Amino acid sequence: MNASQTMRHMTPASSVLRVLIADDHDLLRDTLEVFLRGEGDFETVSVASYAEAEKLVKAGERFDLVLLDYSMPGMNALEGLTRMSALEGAKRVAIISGTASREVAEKVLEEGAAGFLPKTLSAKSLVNAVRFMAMGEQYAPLDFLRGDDGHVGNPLADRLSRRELEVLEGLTQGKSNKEIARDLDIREPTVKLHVKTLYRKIGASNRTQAALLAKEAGLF
Amino acid sequence: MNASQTMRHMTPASSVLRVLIADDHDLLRDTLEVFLRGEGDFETVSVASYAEAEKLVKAGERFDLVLLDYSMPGMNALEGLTRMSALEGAKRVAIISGTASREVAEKVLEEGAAGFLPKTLSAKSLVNAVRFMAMGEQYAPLDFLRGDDGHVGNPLADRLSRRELEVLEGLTQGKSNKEIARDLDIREPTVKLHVKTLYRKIGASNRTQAALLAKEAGLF
DNA sequence: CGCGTCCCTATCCCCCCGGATAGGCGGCCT
DNA sequence: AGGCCGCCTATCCGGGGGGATAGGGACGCG
Repeated sequence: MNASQTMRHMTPASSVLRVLIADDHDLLRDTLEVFLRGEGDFETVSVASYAEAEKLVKAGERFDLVLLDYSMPGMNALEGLTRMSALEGAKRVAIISGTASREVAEKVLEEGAAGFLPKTLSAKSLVNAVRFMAMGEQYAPLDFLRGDDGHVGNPLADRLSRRELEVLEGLTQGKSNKEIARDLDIREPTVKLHVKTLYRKIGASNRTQAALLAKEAGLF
Repeated sequence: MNASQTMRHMTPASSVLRVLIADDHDLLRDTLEVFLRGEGDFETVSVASYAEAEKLVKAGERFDLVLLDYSMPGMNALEGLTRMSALEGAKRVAIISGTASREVAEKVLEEGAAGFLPKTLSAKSLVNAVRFMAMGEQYAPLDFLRGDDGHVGNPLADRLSRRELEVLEGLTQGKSNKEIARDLDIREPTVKLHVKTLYRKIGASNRTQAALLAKEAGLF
């Protein structure tokens, strides 16, 4: 079991693509290794946490592509992406996630990452994307970036106006009405109005419920 | 692509185990089918949403085991489990999840489900668990059920007393202090005390932040 | 044009929340 | 025994949150 996590699968050294897979889902790691190995020109190393990944890269290992799970131990959302990107041995870094929303995907690409991979991809698409990124391109599934947040149109976001969404984002960050007002440069009473109306629209009875509902819907 | 989602993999009809896989992660479905097919005595059908799964079962298909993803379209947390369990063709139903916590796993088992599978399982363990459940046993990874919520000891939960944890759970459900007091059968001032102290312990400055921190830590 | 919709601002009022402080009770350890 | 700690209860107070209501400005549409 431990052997499978550190085994290296070699191929003729001419144009081998070295990929580091960091994900706490053993199943996903097993799968990616099996499929990439089957391609013939990939060499893979896999670990189960961000700390292990950083340790390997800092120890001098070099990879053509590093895949980081968005919600793995030590990853801390996008902080891991930023830190890993700053390292020498990790030329290109991509994020893989089973839950993240369109907003997260966009931030990932803005950070200059090699790509964003939702786990809704098929094995075949995923292998293609990995090859694409290892070659130096930037990848993200198009249907994920425009409109439907992975699921069929977000049931919550559709009902809310632009302002209400901005206010809701503040709620999901645990901010007070006053803080939200300052951030959006509007008066506090206005914020309170938006808060109240969005409660009715999404079926929340206080700000904590609103924040949790937004998070569960995959927003922000 | 569509073919792979509905293909049935046959084996000698003597003791074939029919498994329905419902998960919106194409990658996971591909993997499970590949590994189960490799076993030789499994017949699999896979779909990408709860609605499709229910449709198949209602249409008269019969399965020895139904695997439902906890966070797939139409699943609505554990509502899908309850509804699916009530159907004729689904003798045994199990939940598979990449994010759910120990609490969720326990609820799943209490509902009388065939088992709970975190996606942190290796492919090999997962195949064994599926076989185990299809044979009629109830399965859940032991280390997931006692203490460490999948990760190594919860950094937040460790610092909190039993009471504070119970109060925190109330916060993650968007309840008011008064509601929490009623549920725990203690006075409201006591709840306020616990709330205040747990803020200091986990670094929150209001109840919304506390709820979000708890959720992010994988509690409840 | 009139109409509707969205966004902004404002005022009242009451309740809840967050912070401080001060006890009382029981169990555990030395 | 005394001391410590977790748990419970209580009171005070200021600020914030949640509900209702009212009105004005900007925009698109028929």
